[in-house]
Amino acid sequence: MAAPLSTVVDVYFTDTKRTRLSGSNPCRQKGIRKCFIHCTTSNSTPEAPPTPTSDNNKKNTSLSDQLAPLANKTLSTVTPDQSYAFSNSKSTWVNPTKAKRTVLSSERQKRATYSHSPQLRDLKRFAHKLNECGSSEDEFLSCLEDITRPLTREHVLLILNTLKQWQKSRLFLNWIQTQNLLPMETIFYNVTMKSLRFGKQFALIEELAHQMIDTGVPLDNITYSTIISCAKKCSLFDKAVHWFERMYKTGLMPDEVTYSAILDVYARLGKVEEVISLYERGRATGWKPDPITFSVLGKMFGEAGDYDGIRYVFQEMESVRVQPNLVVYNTLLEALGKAGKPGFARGLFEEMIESGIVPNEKTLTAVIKIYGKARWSRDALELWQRMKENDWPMDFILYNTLLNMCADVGLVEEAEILFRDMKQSAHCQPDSWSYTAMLNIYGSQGDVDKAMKLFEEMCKSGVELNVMGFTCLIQCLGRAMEFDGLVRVFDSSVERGIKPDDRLCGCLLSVVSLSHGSKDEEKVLACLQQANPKLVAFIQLIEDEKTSFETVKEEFKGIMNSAVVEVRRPFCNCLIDICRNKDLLERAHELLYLGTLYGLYPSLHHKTSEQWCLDVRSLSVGAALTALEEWMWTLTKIVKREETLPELFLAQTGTGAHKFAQGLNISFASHLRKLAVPFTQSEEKIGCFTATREDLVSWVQSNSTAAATAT
DNA sequence: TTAGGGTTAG
Repeated sequence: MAAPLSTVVDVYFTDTKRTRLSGSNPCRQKGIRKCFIHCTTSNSTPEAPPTPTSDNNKKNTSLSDQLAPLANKTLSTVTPDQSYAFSNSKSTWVNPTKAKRTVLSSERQKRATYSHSPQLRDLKRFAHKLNECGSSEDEFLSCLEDITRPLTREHVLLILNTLKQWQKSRLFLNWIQTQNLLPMETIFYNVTMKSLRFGKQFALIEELAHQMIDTGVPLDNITYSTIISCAKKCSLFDKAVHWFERMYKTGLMPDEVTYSAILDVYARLGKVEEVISLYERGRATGWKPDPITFSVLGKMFGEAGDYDGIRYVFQEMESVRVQPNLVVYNTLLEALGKAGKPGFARGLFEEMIESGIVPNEKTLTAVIKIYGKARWSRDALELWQRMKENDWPMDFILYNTLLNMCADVGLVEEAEILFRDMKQSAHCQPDSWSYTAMLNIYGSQGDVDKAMKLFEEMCKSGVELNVMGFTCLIQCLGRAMEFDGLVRVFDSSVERGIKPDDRLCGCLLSVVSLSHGSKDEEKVLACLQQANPKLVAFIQLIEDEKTSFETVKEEFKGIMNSAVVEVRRPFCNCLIDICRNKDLLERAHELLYLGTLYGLYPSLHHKTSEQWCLDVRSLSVGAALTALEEWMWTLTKIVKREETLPELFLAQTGTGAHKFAQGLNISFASHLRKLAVPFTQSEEKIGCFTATREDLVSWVQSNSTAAATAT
């Protein structure tokens, strides 16, 4: 098993001074400065606040938070040139007079130049023949009998480079070895390993590496980077770390290629601290990272949703004067999207175009996706227009992303045009993703006819419907209250061997909440029973008024823990709706409390000294009304205790642009009237309800007076 | 794939 990372860090790197974020230079380069200004001044999208669950906490921890313990330990007066420092609790003191320890070679490993001479035409033909012959050992070895002799190093390399199947590369390497015609060289292994990597044969690569060690053939940077990248390709990250450690132990210094490969390994493991540490150690000893490194860092911070980290990448690129290339732009755009910064992503995209870089399919996919998720239909449509005008490249993923964007922002006609375009195209025929996107659109609209027609079309055209397609179809039928059709579709999914996932269960659960305790509810519950019996048992448990809060809490935890993160809030929303439909108000409040307790509603309340806001945009109608009642009780208590209150109170329901939030503002407004609370619809902003402190205080006081009079 | 590292879909 691989040693824990701290061992690597402590054994091989003793100079651990960290200067990141403390010494960022003012922006100098034009392009980066521009983006950086965007990033610091025009942010209209608030960062997603960290949620209290341990998983999310880890995921969303910002860079400055991660570095806080370190920053506390680092003396602020120490300049970067002083070489005493420590990184964490396992710090190692270094002699201040000793030079910084190098962690990577300043030069990339040189490749021996070799070229195949024109006289080798016959050998080339022979190599192609080897490529064509059967790949069984017997067939291949019998073909090899016709090989030119004497065999030279050049011949071996030409053949190895020509062989396309990894099985043959391996057989050929073995053959050279057993023939004992010429000394085995590192390059023979490297070329073979590359072929094996293409076939994702990590075990065989490792076998070759051990053979090299046993027979004394030196492993070089190319060998190690190939081993590491193959391990990565096979998701064997511990193996990648193991070989990286071994490299240092044997005294070989990685060059920048191996170094960035291992940075990517740690990044994919989510070991952000280690990546930063390795990166900074490299930087401290004079390494100038290249665009590939910044792409690795950008992707890592994007995955972590860490906007501070993304800014750090911009600052570092500026500081080492590296201009982003197309891949770096693509990675950073994607990262900004994941960090919930559509405005910055738009700024960066425009900056990229201005700098003269032509976007590719990946760029456009990233940006369209961001606009869709942000529900920026105008920007998305404008971009689509520009794509057509500029003849920017399209592929089927981009087509499907455009369709998903249409689903996100509710552009039905535009989606239908795109879908027709795809059917007429030569290379972008609709696949299961495209059909699912269309089903999603019709599902959100509740257009049963079109959805079912599409379903039939799919069956005829042989496009496989997956669990998500069935989920959309079930959602569509549920919204249209066509419960018998829903049961038929569910049964058909079971017959086809579709395994229901948490999203499908969430969809069935939402249909249960829509069926309002009618006879049809039983039909839907029977489907849910097959898909997730525990969830049905939980519904029965919460519907029983005798069930204690402690029991509900325990079972709630179990249900949520076994569900994927994305469905936890929808689950909770639906469960609250189900309780409210059955007048189980107290239970609805308990569930909202538990949802808040376990971090499912992280952005429900925002407080500043000027205003307090209740943001119910990610809540179902039932959950939103429950949250409103809860808020009013709390505010009443605060008023009665005469505690400090802000000037303004705000309740946000959104405008219903989100397909799941339609009608929320109407139901919310009606509930405000029912409770007779002093909130009024804001004139400037639809979906915003406001009340002043005076309104609220006098409402509480008049309620108290009324209550006192009644008693 | 022509000896090694980075970017696209619910």
